Amino acid sequence: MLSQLRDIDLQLLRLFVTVVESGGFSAAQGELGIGQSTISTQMAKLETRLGFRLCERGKAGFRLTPKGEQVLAATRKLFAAIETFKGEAQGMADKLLGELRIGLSEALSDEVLQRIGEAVGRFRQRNQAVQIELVSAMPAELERRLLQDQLQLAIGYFSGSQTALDYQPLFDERQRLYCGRQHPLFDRETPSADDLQACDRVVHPYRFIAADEPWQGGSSSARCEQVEGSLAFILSGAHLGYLPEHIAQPWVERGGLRALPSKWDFTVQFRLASHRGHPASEAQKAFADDLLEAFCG
Amino acid sequence: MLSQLRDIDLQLLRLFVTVVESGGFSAAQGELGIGQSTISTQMAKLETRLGFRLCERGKAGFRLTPKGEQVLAATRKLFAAIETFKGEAQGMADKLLGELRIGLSEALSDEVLQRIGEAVGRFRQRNQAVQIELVSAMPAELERRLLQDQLQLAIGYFSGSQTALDYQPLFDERQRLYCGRQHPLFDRETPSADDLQACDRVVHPYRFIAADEPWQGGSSSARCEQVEGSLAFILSGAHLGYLPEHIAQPWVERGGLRALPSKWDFTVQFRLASHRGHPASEAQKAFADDLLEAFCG
DNA sequence: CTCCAACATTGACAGCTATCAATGTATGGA
DNA sequence: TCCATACATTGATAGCTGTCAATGTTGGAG
Repeated sequence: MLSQLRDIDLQLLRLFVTVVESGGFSAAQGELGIGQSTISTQMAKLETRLGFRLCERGKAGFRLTPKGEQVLAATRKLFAAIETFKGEAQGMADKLLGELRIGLSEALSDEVLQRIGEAVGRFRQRNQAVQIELVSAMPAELERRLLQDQLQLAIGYFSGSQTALDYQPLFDERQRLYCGRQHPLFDRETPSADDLQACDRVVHPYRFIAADEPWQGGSSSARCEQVEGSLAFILSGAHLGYLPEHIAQPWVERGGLRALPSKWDFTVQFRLASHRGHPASEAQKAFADDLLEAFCG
Repeated sequence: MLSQLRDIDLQLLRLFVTVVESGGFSAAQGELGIGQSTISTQMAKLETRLGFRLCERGKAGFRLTPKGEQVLAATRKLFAAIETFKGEAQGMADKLLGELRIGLSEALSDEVLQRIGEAVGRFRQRNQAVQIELVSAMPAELERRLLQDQLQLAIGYFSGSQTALDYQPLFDERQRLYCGRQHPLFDRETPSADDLQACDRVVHPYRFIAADEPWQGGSSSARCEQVEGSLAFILSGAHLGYLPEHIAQPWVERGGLRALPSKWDFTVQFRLASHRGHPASEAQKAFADDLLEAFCG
């Protein structure tokens, strides 16, 4: 007696409950689909494990002992806890969990931010409980953090040369060559290539970003990575430089900037980058899907 | 996938927790006392049951997936519920439960009530949660209720002829023959047997109770089962009758009753009765022990 | 590149155990 | 008293399952 009840055999307890609900051993045969002798053996085993009798049975009828009543109640509580566990585990099966850190390039247009917001909204409609963090940084920094797994996803204008990263196109951004109001070319009707050749320009310090620019000429005494700084250089009237059209547009309307002929325009492709190395979490895959849907869908 | 998690294998969950606490499969070998391949197999089985991956492992190190964290927490809650169940079941093993209905004969002396109280006190010191009910009734009624299992135990002055009942001696009660102040014998110094022969008496309607009385003579125009009624008959001065000494004593002291010579005294044995048929519950046995201890110990 | 550590996979096996059929036992009712 | 019912006991069995040894695979370190 007083056996140690080592690992509760849930099967035995379930059998016990069924027997009680059926009102006897023989009556439970059909419900359980096993023979009477088995039920008797199993009940005896359970009673041995517990160390006391659960029910009186016999021709006189079936009834629980007081301890049987208590065990029945305790068993039902236990089963409720098990159901809770099963529910949690089941609900977790198709649920997205964890955290998602996503890098964003600077100076994104309102429309792009709108679409990113749309993707977040889509994602939040999923069965998920994910902690999302948005990080703004320069593209090079984003790539570095991706490789160090500090970020799972990043949106930016990348070199595409990092083989350890996976890129997917999201949207294009038009870049135009601008000059400021004080610049000699501001009032020139149709500036020629030679006119530009004499000008000083602001360049991006990373070669891969500047490599696509159609106008490579002129001197360059100004370097800036961020759009804000480039804008300042151009507004000074001392430098020409490329800007995203959506950034320059308000200044153009106010007469502070002028776009040079579109033959010098070019387009940069913003892409969604992720680390090939670490396998993507379900949440990451889902959010990437939502982003692609928002931009390309 | 999305297997039905039919019967949670607690062994698997326990293994999972141990692996997490050990920080890896190989590290858990010692703790679990089983080989690495077994751990791998079992973890794979658990993950299959649940339908998702619980941890990432490999040379890169061991770490839980987000869902693994959740499952770990849910598992610990489940284990707590199981411990609760085990605690309840264990605590129940040596605990007395149920209800106990005990019949008491009427007109018990203060000392007897005192001892019954002592038995209840003893019983309440046990590890029990028993509903006790005390019922007062005539001995014949008590026996009837015992046989019908409406009572588990009864204390009274029984015939002893019911073979279906089990009797154990508890205490003796002295019965004396009394007459009232108005009775002709009240002032008679030493009444003789002949004097009594002329008197009318009050008798108990059940023959078995009257059978022990040393004085069987006289006429009897009064019948009463209860002591109270008998007392009234005797106080009337018209009847002689037997009373428990402890009942009569206050009346004797006030001069309302007089005991006749002790050669007509007799003693009745009060006994503890129970039904042989139905096996006694642990609580019943314990209370019977406590009663015997209080009266005979 | 090699080597190693950690885990996965596989096949075989032994021990357990739930199960059944047959039989035994007790009890209430006729 | 006898019978029918409900449960207990037992011996045998088949199926499962946890376990190990051996081997395969993977990813990181050097």
